[in-house]
Amino acid sequence: MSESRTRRRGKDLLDAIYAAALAEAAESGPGRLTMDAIAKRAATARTTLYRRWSDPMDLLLDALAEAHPVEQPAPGADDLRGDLIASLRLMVDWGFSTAGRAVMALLADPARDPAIVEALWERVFDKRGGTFTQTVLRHYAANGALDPARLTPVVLDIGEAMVAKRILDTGGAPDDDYLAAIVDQAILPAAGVRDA
Amino acid sequence: MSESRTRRRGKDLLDAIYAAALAEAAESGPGRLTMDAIAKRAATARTTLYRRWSDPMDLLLDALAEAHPVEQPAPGADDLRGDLIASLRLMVDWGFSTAGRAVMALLADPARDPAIVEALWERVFDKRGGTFTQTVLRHYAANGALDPARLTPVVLDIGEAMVAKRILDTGGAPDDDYLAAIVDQAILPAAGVRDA
DNA sequence: AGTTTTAGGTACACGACTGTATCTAAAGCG
DNA sequence: CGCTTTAGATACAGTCGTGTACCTAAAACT
Repeated sequence: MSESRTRRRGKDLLDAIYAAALAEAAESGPGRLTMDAIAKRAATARTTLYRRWSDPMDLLLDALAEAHPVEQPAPGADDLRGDLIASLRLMVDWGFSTAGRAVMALLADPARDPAIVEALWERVFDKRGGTFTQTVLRHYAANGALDPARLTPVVLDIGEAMVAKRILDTGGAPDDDYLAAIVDQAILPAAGVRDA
Repeated sequence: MSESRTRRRGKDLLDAIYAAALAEAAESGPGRLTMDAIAKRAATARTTLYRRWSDPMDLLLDALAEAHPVEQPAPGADDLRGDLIASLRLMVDWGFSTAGRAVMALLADPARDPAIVEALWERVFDKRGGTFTQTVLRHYAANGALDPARLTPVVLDIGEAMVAKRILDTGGAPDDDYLAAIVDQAILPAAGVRDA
């Protein structure tokens, strides 16, 4: 490892380790996550990892807790459709970030521990005011532009579900046309907005 | 292994191996899939596996190709809503079968090979006449009960997306109430059916 | 400066999985 | 029945990850 002159410590070191853990999880999935690979990627000794964490999953959860939180959609003046598309775009961007891909790999792991999944939701999503389109839809319902009775859990989740499935199917990020189609053809009709 | 009196051969043996591969993939995910575990579960020698397949993924793909095909929704007389719910129920049942969980684990694997995913779609889904709700919606559109113009790719995929996300979120099978909510609150409005 | 903390590095024994070689005997054929 | 095919079993060397022990020296504090 050639022991360069400086030796990282504290936050610098932690950040490097967390970044390595997220990258490994995002690339390999939780099934192939190893202390060894994280240590190599972070250019530190395995010993250093074992001093703080007992296994790769333990480490990964800490890394996710420290990761940048998901950006909040900021509903604008009077553009429900545009704000919905923008909130889905936020979701797509997050989903393709290192942390996002690590989370999705975790959620889809057949060997996942329910307790871990729950902890994850608390740390990553519950900090924010709900999910992506949910924030926007609630905003316009509060303004009277939407019927609050239509905003059931199912309706609030349509956008997220469609984007997640699309990513699962194609493996790539949906473009704006597709996001607009989701909004126009699925979310708005379900929310009771009459279209042309 | 105690070498019981009889020795399996041909189809019997293959079936046992395929079942073991699917079970392993469904439980552990593709990342943790090993020749060793498959051989142990099928109660055969690793040697036997290496005679036919070069690695666990190769074996798994053959196993999926041989797996029972997904059941077809059979749209009935005149019950669009009921048929949609039934088709989603079919999807849920399939998703919790061994083969279904193996496929989902494959699709969600961050290290997945796009070529493998494509081969999978051809083998598992393209044999059938489209996806679950799609079959039903097309049937009623052909009968004039639905406007064919509303049946865009997005609309045809709403049910599948909602069910997939629900399974991902909760890890459990949605009950009929939830499936009905998906149909009433998401699919039917998007398909242009006026509700009460 | 001296002292404490802790990262970097080496080494080791252990287990899991790999891929191949080799032998045996059961299954299925004529 | 004799012959061919092939499943079952064992063995082995090699690789990779684990978890621990141990030493060293850099970083940070007094």
